[in-house]
Amino acid sequence: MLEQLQISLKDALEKLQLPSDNIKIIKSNRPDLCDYQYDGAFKLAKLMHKNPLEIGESITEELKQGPYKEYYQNISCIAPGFVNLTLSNKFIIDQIKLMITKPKYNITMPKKETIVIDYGGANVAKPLHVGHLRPAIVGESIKRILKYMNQSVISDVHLGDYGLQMGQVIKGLLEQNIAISNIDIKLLDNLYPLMSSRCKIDEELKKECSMITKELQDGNELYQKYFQKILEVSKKDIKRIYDYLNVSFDLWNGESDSYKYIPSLTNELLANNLLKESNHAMVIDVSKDDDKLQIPPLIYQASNKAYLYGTTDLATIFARQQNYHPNKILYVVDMRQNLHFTQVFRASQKLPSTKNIELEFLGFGTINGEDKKPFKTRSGNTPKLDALFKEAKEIFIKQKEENKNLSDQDLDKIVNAIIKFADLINQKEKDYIFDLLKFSLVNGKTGPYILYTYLRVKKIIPNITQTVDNLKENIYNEQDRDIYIKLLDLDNIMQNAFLGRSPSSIANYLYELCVLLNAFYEKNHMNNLEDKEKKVNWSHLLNLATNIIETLLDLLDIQIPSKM
RNA sequence: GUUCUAGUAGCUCAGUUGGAUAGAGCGUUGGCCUCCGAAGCCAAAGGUCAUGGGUUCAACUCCCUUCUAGAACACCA
Repeated sequence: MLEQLQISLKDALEKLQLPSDNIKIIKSNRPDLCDYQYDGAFKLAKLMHKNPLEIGESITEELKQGPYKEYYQNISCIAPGFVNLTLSNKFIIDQIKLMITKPKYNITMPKKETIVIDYGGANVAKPLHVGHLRPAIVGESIKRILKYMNQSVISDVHLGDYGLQMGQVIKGLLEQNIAISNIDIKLLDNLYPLMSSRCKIDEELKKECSMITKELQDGNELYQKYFQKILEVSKKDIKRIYDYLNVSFDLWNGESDSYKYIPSLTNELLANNLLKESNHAMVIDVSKDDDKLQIPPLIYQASNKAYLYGTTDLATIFARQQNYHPNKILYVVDMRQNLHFTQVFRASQKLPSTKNIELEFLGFGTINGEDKKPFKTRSGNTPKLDALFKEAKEIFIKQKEENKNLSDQDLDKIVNAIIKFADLINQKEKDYIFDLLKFSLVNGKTGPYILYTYLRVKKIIPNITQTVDNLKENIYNEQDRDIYIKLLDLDNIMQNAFLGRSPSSIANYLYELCVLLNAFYEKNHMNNLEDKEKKVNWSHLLNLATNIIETLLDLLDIQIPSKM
């Protein structure tokens, strides 16, 4: 839609013999004056050594007489040189017709690419807690946005399954003489924190665990048996949580799956003279001359010959190249891993077979408590996800008497909406404060508010009996006009969400659209509408708006309950 | 210590390549149900955009100072 406005402006600029490349039209920040604005007159004025008001006025005049004049109801230039554009009813309704009839609301689709997206990243043998919420929610949403925008997407959970924690847990199991068949999730949940804290104070124990990890990697049969069982038990639990969140993956690979690629990766590294020894470890130098901060080398093989996470991450890129030939690989991971991925990415770019893959680090912020430190329960523990879901459900039920009658299915969808919307409304890069009470409210920028609005509006849409050809070029008041203008902005929002890998722009748009729909609901009545033309127009308008809400909620991986 | 990120209303946050009067939500105050869901809507109050300088016709936005907070900084992931 913006493109058409740009074309109209380009035409005017060309006729005035002014430079007409890179035309920027933005949504007005003075909605009382106009829908869109063009601020280029200032730069043109400087370039041409003229008065900006003069330039602005000549553009305005040209637009008013040009071939695209019917796009606009009003074009004006206001001192010191802003060009204000107000869309005509005809243009608005024409665009709306296209949104209704063309696939995917006539959104412009980018070039198709093969993209691997790596998110989730749960660690095997470590209990899932609130910290695992973001990579799952943000990653799933970005995946859905990419798919919607026509990309060929492969999602991989990339489990952390071959690191030191495996050695620690196996050591603990051996110490306590636990039979492989007796390993269950409860045991693992308790064992990992115990071993981890013991290793922090006991150097000898840590060394031992590290050796077990190394031998596991080398194929020690007993350790492999333990590993397989731990993987099985842990995966089952991780899957259960992801199922509840409706998060799914094409690949359930882990660090261990990259292991078989290490020999050929090593060969390529050696052939290109990229590996060197440093303090008995094998490292890849990734520093650059203009680094402000010294970037340490990527440790490829530790001095005890064990492979570390940099190795498996590099081997995973290598493996993905061989199996899927991706154009891009996206990593939805904790912001704090920034340096690590800088090292891995640089190493990958030195490698002939992977250097052409574009690697994107999509770091997300921490979920904090009210004290702005990583979220903990009152007793000081990191809360488990099961408990969190249960709490959200209870808080929501308490808000209204009738909520007790909601089905479990609907309640689970609402819990998902509460948690996901609260997360996704924030920019993924930033930390946010976890406050279930606030997230569960039905007013404000919350999931329940969106769901409520949707269900409320959905009920007043009459059956649509007339096609879009019967839409009149008529806009009736401020409320329906506001909604039309908001809907026309969808394309722009989707481009931002896609290019910026930014679910938050969709979440914010959803909220703004819902506010407008509630205002419409309040001031207009769909029942007993005398004016038949108005009824047709509004039916289509509300139908389009609710369809868009459905689509966008799906992109945020939020499902709609049957009632609430 | 070095590097990076952040500091906007009482609280939580938008403000994406510099544009007009810095916007929302929560909270506070006051209004609106004999018509489709009041879990809603409308309105008001609330700001030295951390600080001091600079660049520009124009700075919350770009550059530099200082202060404050958080994060990362070679064998854990």
